[in-house]
Amino acid sequence: MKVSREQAAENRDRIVETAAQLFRERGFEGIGVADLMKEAGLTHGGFYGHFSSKEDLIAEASARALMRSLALFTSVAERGADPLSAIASAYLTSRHRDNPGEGCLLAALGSDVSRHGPTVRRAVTGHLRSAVDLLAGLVPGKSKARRRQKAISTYATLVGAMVMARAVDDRALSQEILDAGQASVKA
Amino acid sequence: MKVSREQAAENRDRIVETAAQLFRERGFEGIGVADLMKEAGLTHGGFYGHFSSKEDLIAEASARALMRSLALFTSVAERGADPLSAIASAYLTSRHRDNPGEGCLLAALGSDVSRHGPTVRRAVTGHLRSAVDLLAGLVPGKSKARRRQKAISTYATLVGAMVMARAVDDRALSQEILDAGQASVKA
DNA sequence: ATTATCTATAGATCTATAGATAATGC
DNA sequence: ATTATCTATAGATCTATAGATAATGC
Repeated sequence: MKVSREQAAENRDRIVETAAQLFRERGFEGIGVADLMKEAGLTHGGFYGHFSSKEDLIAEASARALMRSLALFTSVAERGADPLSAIASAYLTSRHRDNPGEGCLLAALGSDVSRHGPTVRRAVTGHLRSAVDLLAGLVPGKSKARRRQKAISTYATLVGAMVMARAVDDRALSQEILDAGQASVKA
Repeated sequence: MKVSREQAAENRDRIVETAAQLFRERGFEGIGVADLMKEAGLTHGGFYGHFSSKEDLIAEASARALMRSLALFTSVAERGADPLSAIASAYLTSRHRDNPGEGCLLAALGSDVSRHGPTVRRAVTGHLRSAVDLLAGLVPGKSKARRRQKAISTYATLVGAMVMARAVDDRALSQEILDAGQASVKA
């Protein structure tokens, strides 16, 4: 039942990808190691050959999801004439709202992160620093401090609006929240 | 071991209060029924005389936490000359950040709410409607639609900034996030 | 007599480990 | 020979229930 070294690396990678999606969909506590391995096409026991603990995987899967988000931010920003508007338009969509498994980790698991281990939190901290640096370079503003401040508050608005749009049980209100977030960033 | 009807009502109330705090501190999945009852000074089995399920308590505890927040918003808004600034100042503090158990449910459990039952989500929806109505009445703005939009995006900024400030592993960055959120609301 | 609470436990689930198995890589 | 994966299971924990207990409220 052994596989090639290359295949093993692929398997490991698939576990991380599967976890990155399922954690965002169901929460860190919403899926167990056994189910996760089954979704990745492997058996329960094999997990601990790749990771030392579930927390270890949580950290790695989170880091990967965050890296993807940053890459997407960069590519979206490069596209349009007004980068911040472009990011807000891409972020605050019903598609993103309805597919948390492929979306922003902060919106999907933000409040859970603060209750988890130092490795996840370090990954989030690193991501936020990079994202703020990126956005601060795109925002118009008098001083560097002002641009950083605008970058941070913009990101906060996006995350907060997505959390609220997902929490709400009413499609019209949910859409109103997405629209209000976009309008505020573009104002 | 029976207690008076009045005492039983008090016990039930204490379970809800304890849950409202512990859920916000540790997450809905972070504390079990047994530990929760112990914290409330009762035994595990007694729980199901008061509630039909843990989900039932989650809904009731969430509704209570949200009601408290709305009351606080109202009282803070009445205090100052600039109500929105007053709310931002009261919300985005290190004290709030470091005490999620007594703070905003959306910041503490926002991303978990979307993964839970219809009763919790209905409570959040009702709260958001009330909070937006309240804030929209306090915001300056040309049209009613503009004031609503500003109310929603302001609340989103507060929630997002608190989630980010708590997720981050660095005190300076965390403080910078709180400050940026405040500056943005007050601008 | 009713009922709020207690003790005890069923049944499910979860993380992690031990040891067997079989294919790779030297 | 090494090692990636598998089967099986230990040990802990979690929700919910059953039945006993003892104090209230008629």
